[in-house]
Amino acid sequence: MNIYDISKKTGVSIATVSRVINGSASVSEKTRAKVLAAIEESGYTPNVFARGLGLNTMKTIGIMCADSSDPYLARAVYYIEQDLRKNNYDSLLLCTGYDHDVKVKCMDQLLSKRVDAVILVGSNYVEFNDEMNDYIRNAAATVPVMLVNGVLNAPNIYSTLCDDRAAIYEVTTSFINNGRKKLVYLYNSRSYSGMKKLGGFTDALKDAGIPIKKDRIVFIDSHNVSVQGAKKIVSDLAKKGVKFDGIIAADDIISVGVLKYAKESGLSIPDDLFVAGYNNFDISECCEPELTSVDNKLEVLCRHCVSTLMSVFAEDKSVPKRTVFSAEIVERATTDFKIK
Amino acid sequence: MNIYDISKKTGVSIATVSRVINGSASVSEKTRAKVLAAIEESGYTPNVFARGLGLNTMKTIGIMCADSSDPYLARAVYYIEQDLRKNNYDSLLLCTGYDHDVKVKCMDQLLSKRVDAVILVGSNYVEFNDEMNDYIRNAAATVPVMLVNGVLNAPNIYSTLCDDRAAIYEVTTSFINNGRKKLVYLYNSRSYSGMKKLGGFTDALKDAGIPIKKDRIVFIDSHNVSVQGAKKIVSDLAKKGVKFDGIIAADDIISVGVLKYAKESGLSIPDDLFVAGYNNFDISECCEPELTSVDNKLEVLCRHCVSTLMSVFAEDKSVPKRTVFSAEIVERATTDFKIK
DNA sequence: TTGTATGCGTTATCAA
DNA sequence: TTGATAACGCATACAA
Repeated sequence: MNIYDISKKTGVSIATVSRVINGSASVSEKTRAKVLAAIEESGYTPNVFARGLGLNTMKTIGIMCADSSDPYLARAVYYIEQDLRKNNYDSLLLCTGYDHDVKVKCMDQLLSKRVDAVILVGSNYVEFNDEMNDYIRNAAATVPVMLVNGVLNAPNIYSTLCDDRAAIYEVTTSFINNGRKKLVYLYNSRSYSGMKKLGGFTDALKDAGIPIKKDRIVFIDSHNVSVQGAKKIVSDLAKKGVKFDGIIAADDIISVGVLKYAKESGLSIPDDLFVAGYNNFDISECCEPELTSVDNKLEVLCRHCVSTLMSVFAEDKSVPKRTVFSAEIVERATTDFKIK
Repeated sequence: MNIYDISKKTGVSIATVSRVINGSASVSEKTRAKVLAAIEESGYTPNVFARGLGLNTMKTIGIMCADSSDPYLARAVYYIEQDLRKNNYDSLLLCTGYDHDVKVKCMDQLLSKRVDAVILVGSNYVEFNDEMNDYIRNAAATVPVMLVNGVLNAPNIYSTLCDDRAAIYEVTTSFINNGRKKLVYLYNSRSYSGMKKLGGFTDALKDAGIPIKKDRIVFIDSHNVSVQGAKKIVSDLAKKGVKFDGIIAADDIISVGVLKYAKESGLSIPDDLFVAGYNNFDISECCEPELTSVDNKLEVLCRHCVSTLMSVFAEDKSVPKRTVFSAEIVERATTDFKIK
């Protein structure tokens, strides 16, 4: 069943059928009705491949995320897909993992599929080693590239992100203002965003005149980013003699590990120890006590990313290349901020 | 840059270029090398739309899931996408939500995009009211339809699922064998799978000679499926005078709400109350005490689903229409099974 | 308002 | 082993 069949069925030319399909104004109401009826009756659907060949687009956006099973990224994908579909774009999803070579390969794959744009979700695409970002810049030579929680300054690349640095700075400062000065920072990513968060922590210490000690800033590699892994790392830290009355982590799951450690070692939270996490997902409400966390406004980021993309498609000249939203600190039972 | 350009560049016909691209054997080594070099040099990529038009496929699979931000579905999407890509298929993802009309519309959208197959992820696609499943059967007339955690017996539909009924039966029986007879079951879905789970609960009671009381089987509607929502529901139940020494829930998040209730009302777990959840995700390890839960082998389901699909594509006649895997009960601190 | 003719970039058939 | 050409199904410029 193709456009010729409909043409024959109705006695009009394929051009007219095409016009009806595409809602052209210059078709008589009578003809339109006839064609529409034939289409309805036969269940005809235009062949998207042929259409794609002619128009050189299939209205499809490539979405890359490291791991859609990560709750943060999964939610991002959800918001983005919904908004894209509202704008009549479909989503081609690639879960690339964290390996650079795979990311490059996946990008190639998306481009060879002739997607209309690529959205890179998560802070793990922009590398500190800038050469490694070449593949993103190259892609942008072909299609618009949107970054959710990442920044890259190059033509045709648009960044939407959360001010992670300010958020961690604020949390840290609240800890300090409430008398917690023996602070530990646990982080699991050295991405652009990860380093921004770390900077927020160290800046807050600096501004408060607290010396920055290397052994209080602990990197957790990916296979230890779990409740048990984090618990062990804090436990080891304590065994090494590091004292702390406040722990801030770059991800909620790490903070939950801290809570588990605290329970095991009889520490009272928040009296003996303040704890804060990052992302503000389900688990921050599931743990005990419930976790103070940073809500980085993921939904806002994602919706803005899609609407920006649509502006780019519309060739709106005033599209901002970079948008930064502020985060929100959600206080729960693992801290007790008398002074904010 | 198209096949004609490469043809001109190398002095061979487009047919030969096409042969090289598609790895045809009947090309001389010399010609092949020349063409390959030209392709490499020019960065030419075959136009997938044109190819799609000719072959009537773009090697793309449509994936529908209700909500990719649900941790369970998100993980499923992750596994499926990875495996599809290993088999050179791309994934077109649609998050349909739980509304039937939207599901139908999304299915149409996938079919009109001419995907090679559709994978329905999650137990919420197959409805008890069988008429509502017509759109799935209709889709199967065009492309293979794969169900992950759902069953529908019709041509060209393949089901992969977990034996939810047996899992809940086993959990319930363990509760009973360990002296817990005042049981409550909390569930949030009346899907095929949801009703199977419920059946497992009631069958276990029956087989143990325990009367089934309506007020001990509580349905939780979607907007109450949260830690706080579930907590309130259990609290209300207790206020109504319902006594319980064991609560089994169809989803971990509900169980966490039960734990929060227990803490608030001074119940000791597992001494006063056994609690078990379903899905065995992050949160079952994050809560306090950690939650006994059912691992329904999601990764196994997903991988099997994709490999089955590949067999269908290969026109392997012996493809099973339905595969059921057994679940595994992961015991943690919210129960104390002396007898299994 | 409608129709004719062409191009889009492949793959595949058939002939050489 | 290679080349010429039809077919895939649509959108659209141009003509009527």
